[in-house]
Amino acid sequence: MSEKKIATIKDVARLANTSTATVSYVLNEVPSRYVSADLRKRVLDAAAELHYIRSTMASGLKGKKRGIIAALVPQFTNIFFNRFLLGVEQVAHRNNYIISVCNTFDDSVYEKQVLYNAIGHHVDGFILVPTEGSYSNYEIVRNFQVPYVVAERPLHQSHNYDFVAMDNYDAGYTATKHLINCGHRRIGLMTWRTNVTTLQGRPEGYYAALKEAGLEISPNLLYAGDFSEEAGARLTRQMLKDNPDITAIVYDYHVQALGGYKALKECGVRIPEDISVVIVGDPEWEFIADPPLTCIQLPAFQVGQRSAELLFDKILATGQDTPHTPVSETIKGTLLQGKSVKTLL
Amino acid sequence: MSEKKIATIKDVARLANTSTATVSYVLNEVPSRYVSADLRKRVLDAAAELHYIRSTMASGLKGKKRGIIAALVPQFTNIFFNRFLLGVEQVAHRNNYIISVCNTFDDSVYEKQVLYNAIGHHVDGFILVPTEGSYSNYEIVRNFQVPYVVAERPLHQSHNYDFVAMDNYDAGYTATKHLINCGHRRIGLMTWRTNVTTLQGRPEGYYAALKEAGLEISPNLLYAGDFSEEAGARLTRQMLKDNPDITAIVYDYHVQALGGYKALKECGVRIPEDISVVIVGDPEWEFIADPPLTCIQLPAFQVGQRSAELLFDKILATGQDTPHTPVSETIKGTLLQGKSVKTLL
DNA sequence: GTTACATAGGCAAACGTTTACTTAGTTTTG
DNA sequence: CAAAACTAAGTAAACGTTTGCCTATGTAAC
Repeated sequence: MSEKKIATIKDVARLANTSTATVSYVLNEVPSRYVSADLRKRVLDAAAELHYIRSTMASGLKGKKRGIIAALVPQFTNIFFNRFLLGVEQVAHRNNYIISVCNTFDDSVYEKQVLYNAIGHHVDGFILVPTEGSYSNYEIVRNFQVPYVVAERPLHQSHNYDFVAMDNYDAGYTATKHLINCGHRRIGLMTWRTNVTTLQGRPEGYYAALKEAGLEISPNLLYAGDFSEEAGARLTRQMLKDNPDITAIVYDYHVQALGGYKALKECGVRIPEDISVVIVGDPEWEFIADPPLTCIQLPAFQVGQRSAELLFDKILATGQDTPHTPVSETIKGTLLQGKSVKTLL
Repeated sequence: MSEKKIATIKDVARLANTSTATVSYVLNEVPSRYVSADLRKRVLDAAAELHYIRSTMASGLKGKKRGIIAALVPQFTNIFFNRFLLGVEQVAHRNNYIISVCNTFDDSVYEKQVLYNAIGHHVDGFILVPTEGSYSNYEIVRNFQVPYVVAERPLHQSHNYDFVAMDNYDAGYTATKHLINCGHRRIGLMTWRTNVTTLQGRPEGYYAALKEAGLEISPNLLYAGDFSEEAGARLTRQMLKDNPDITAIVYDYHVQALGGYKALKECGVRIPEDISVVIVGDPEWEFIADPPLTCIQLPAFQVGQRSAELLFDKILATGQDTPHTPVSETIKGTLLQGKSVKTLL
């Protein structure tokens, strides 16, 4: 009930009967500052008694680190970015940082607001998953020399930044290759029509696997549409109609696969007897589906972790001694076998 | 490349050839301050030219609002809290606030760290989803009079706080009632053995529905276990063995339902012909399951929204004019019909 | 018995804003 | 026409920390 105010360093100094300087030195454990055991104890006791908590914003004003990084992701209900953020959070926490999670909704106007807001908060660094138009938004981040790492989607206007992403090419390749290894020859692909360039790695991997196996690469087998269940269902029906001879489908996105799976069942197509299915992604329901889906597990958590690690390397690099050449890393996914692929003789 | 520093109000004042006071007044659009059109323009131009961004931490030092709230949730990979956070974010953004999302991992030690950290950042308010032992952790929040709203799980040591949660009792009741309406008489329940008191509303709702229908309430029909797929599977087998006569099962948690669904299929039980199933929760895969699950859609987004609205009511209530009696709200879920329930004659 | 260093701790100036005061000139009012 | 009221803008004191600089001992070295 008492109108208690949060204790300041002055209150602690007063109670410990010393100066704020000493309190600051004691609490920051500055080794070069001599403080007698007695006084140190008085300070510590006073701080404990008053429940003193350093004001990060006051100390931030003096050029100290703020202990906060911002992560901008396009959709935080997407399980992929969820796991990604979990990876970021783990590393942040290990460094005693908190993380401000911002959803950009894949909208660069919204993103810009969020970015300015965060800059105003003097965050120590950014983990950025770009959206279209991000490059110009990032100008302030570059100008103010706030450390940042770009994740998952590259900026095509520049190559001068650290980048971590999952290996989309490998994911597309592995999914397709698995079907080929199981004897499939006519394999359809359903993908998302997007401008996000890394994601184009998925169809590229598909092509590469086909080519390597000497299979015909037909544009008829490629279906691209919206990032929606509806598109997945509609295009699946279309694909079946256009290509009565296909034996397998690769779904590049779980959302489309969801619609596709339903459409296949509705058409009376049996999985995997009539059509085998592999999806890129591990949406959590891959094994509840009937039959359980063979899928490519994506390294979302690891991408988050690695991005954060790189960011902290930069944040904690005190001087700008080493000019730091930008790194670009990709992390591969893993094939998880379900029961949606039939082995052909 | 230039070692550009972020512009301060002084830089703007210098460029506009005026004082920092005027800049501050102009930029804050203080109506009581007279500024000539000419000077105002000079200030605005200077600010734009220098890409001035107000330092939230410096202005925060002067007792201004920080524009940041913290949301502490136990698990942010849980789809429920995801949607919940989306609701919080929506309201926060509408108020021009950013949100710091912190995962407590249902660990009160971790939670305490996060809480102290956030207090040090002088966040303007908290959305708190408690974990066990939270009450004492919240002491600093109470002491420092930082506004907060508790969501989803109540604190049983006090009643003096704002609280928003989904209606677990209603969810349990509605799920069970639906089965009863479809003619089921022997209905099993699988739930999570937890100390989170609100969650006990789910089994209570189940009991209430049975009682209302004059059905036998047998402890044999109640199976409680871990929050895991494995427990869901194991206990489902046990339930079937113990009660050969049951015709339906209510799963209180989607994670257990996942294991349960698999176990049912492995045992050769047909859904819904042999056993009908309703789950509490809408985990995103409810309709990919085979057959699609009848479920209770949880109002996660709305709970997040409402919590944030209450929080902003408190944050924005300038004076402490009205002493504010604590509110406690619950929001009901909705029945979503799948094909996992058979209507008995 | 100076000089030098190690130990111990206080003073006060930043950091970037906000805002209560102050100063002045220009209208309006009685 | 003097007093009041409005318009316009600058000064400087906070806010809570950090840290360079200073002072004052005690003790070891020359």
